Amino acid sequence: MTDQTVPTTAAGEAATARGEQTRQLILETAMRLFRERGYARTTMRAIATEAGVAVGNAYYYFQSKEHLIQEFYARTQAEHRTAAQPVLDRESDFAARLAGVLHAGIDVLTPSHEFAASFFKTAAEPTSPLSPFSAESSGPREAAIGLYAEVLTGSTAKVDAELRPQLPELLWLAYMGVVLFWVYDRSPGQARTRQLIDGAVPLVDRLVKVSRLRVLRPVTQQVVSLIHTLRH
Amino acid sequence: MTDQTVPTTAAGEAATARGEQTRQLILETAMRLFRERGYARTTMRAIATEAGVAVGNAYYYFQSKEHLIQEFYARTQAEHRTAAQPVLDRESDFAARLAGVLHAGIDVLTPSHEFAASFFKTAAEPTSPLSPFSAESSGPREAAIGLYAEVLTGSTAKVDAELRPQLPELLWLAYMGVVLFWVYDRSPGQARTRQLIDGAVPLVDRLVKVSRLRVLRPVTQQVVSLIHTLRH
DNA sequence: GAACCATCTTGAACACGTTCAAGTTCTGTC
DNA sequence: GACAGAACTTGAACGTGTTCAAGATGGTTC
Repeated sequence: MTDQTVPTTAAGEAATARGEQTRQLILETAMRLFRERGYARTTMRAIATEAGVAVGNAYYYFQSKEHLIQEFYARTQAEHRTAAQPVLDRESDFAARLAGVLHAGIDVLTPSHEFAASFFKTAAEPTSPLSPFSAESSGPREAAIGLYAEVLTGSTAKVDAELRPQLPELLWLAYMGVVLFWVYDRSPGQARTRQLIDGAVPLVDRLVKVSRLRVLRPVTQQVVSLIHTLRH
Repeated sequence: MTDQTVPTTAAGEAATARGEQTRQLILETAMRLFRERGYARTTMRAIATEAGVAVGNAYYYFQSKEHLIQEFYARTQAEHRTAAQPVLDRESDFAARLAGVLHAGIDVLTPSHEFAASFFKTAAEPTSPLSPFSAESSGPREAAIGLYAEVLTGSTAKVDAELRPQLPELLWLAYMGVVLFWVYDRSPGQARTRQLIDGAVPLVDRLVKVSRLRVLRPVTQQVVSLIHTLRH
């Protein structure tokens, strides 16, 4: 919904009203066909035909078939944020906030499970612009990490001072792990993923709270130091 | 009506002398070209030409280009096992065994880093036969899990009785995590991955040993129960 | 040897993602 | 209105993985 993103077309950067309309048309058609038939079974020719344009025209607006998915990321992230808002407003307990936000993320993803699984391979490639770790994905990624920062700041949880700054990114990583599990989850309605969240959140909660105990200080520091090392 | 289990097709277990020779030739050629040019830039036509056979012939022995990689798995796993043997013979401390085996795994993978990254996307797709979780990969997977069972059984570590049976698979999962990190690792010589291993192993060691403490019994049980739930 | 049949081999053909030189439409300027 | 250039659009053509009907090969049986 929010058109605040800077449009990056294949040819240039400037998006005029004329082109924007076609761009949106192609995008909507693509998203619809992806949902209907899956990613692999939707051909660029089909997208172009259904949208009533030439194949080459789709490539004028999108660098590749994969780049059509970039939009999916942005939308999903925005929806996740929206879906998480009530939880953030309502809950103050860390575990409740975390579980709520994680569930909201899966809620938003659920209608796209098949589609997501089929293009996941693309996102998984380290050099792909679609990788959640890539520079191109930094927008949605930063937004997502910000969401987990809110999970933390709005909660009453007391966290070890050294661990705290690292925690949002760690929680986002955990979310990536949940998404990874979800992609592979073949249980009906991805019920397992829900169980994973419900089972893992209390453990994370426990770990986070226990990080302040004097006895475990060395361990906490060990963890923080490892993170620092790995990050450079 | 009798055992007409014909099918040498690609599944390729019935190996007559005639066919096996061609199969090996194609395989060696493919592996060489993959290493030389990378996965994506090696075409099936190039493999066939270099091997001196027709394109279709390659497809007689291998279901797809991806399936050529299956062999890479099997070989890597076998090499891993071999490389890990000295460590298993020498060490009895759990942490030392685990670190040694993990490092051995990365040792074996190192020459293929570029190649591995380029086909990783393929392996990441849930429905791919190359997925480490797929039925087709069960051979190498079971072997790998067995390796981590040895890490445990040969060690002097005392582990919670309920956790113990789950541990080999968990350690293998951790190894998958390390490999995931390694694929994304752009540091020279993948030095970060080494740091990850050296940093994470003591933590795992600590966790495993601490699992027996009476105070933490509930947590351990919570973890074990979560694993059970997720596995069905 | 001849006939049979499973095994193996071939290469043209297909569908796909992608490119690009060539066209068309729009917008601003005089 | 005429012109220039940018923005947009086209569809044939390329290289790719993959398929398949047709043919070749070699062992087995009589």
